[in-house]
Amino acid sequence: MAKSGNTMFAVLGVLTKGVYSGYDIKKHFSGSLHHFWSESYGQIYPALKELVAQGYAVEASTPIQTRGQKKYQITPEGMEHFRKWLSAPIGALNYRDELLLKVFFATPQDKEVIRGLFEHELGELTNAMEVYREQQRALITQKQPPEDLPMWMLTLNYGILSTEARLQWCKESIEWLNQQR
Amino acid sequence: MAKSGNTMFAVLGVLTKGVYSGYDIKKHFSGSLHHFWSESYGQIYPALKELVAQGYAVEASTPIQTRGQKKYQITPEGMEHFRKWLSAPIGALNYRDELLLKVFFATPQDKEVIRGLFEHELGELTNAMEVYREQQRALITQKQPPEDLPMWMLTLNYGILSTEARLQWCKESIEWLNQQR
DNA sequence: ATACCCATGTAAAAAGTTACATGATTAG
DNA sequence: CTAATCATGTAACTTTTTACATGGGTAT
Repeated sequence: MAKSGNTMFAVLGVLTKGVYSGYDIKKHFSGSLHHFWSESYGQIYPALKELVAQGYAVEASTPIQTRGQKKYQITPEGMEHFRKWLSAPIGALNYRDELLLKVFFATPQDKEVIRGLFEHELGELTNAMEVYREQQRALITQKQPPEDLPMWMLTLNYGILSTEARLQWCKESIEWLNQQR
Repeated sequence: MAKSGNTMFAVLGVLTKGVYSGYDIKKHFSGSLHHFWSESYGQIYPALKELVAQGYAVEASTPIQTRGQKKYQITPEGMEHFRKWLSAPIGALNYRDELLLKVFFATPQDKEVIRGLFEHELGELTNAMEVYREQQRALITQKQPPEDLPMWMLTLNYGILSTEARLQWCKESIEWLNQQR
């Protein structure tokens, strides 16, 4: 039952930024974190329970609880635990890419099908780029920039660079497929 | 997100390329496929069993079985099943990137730690690039290029483009962190 | 003979998603 | 009043990894 992977740290990480409920935390994973990390309620609530059990977080008694909300606050022990994780080397990236898998297994006779997949991906990536650009605008035009902004910018830069690379790959691949006909 | 059930198709995909044993298939996932897909024995052997049960593969009786090897061969039904999957739209990519997660949660006081992570990543990516370059050389200098080569080249191109993008991001980020001191 | 790969397979644990149950509060 | 949304939580399920058990073949 004790979660030992990154989920606990991902949740704890959100708590380093403020006092939040499970529901709030989920919104983080559906928002700015969405492009490189996500967790479901089925992970978040047990993780919070476990964090409290291990003394890394406590239920915060805010004066006015809206609805049945339970807010959680990180403890000094939790902060230490988190910063230890932060400086630890990262594990191997377990990357699974369905599009790559299909392209790899495709034969020349599947060209049209693959071209269709590329076209679709092109659309998705274009949408993603718009989201990134908007997030970038939102970050830059902030009156009171928070001290963490530079780090957010770094992750945003990655989103943009990696998406551009994949976009370029799709275009080049479509180009190549068109020349084959 | 989109539950894959992709394991069966990944294994079936390998069988579209030839007659292989579970052990052989594992080697595929540790080799050329490694950069975008992998499966463990704990997935492969049950998947083969299931593929046979559903009539998508059969145990091939090769004249000489080396050791206790069992070779599997795709059936026409399996081929059809596979090609149907190939043309189906891909599910949402469930991407989890521990480095991004750490960068996102880092504060300005963690800069040195983050720089260390970037430096390490830089090394990993440089190694990865060498592997890609070597694979590229191996593919190009083939006397008898197989008909699937163009598709392999496409996946290889992606490896190179995406790794270059991440490499660039690491360098830019380190650069930026150095300027902050 | 003894080590060391080759090779198959499974059990158990861990990680993660999905679907549902429950109830409070707010907007129209 | 009613529908939508906010919010917590869990049970069941699927997916995936890890560790182990087993035994044949090969080279020294």
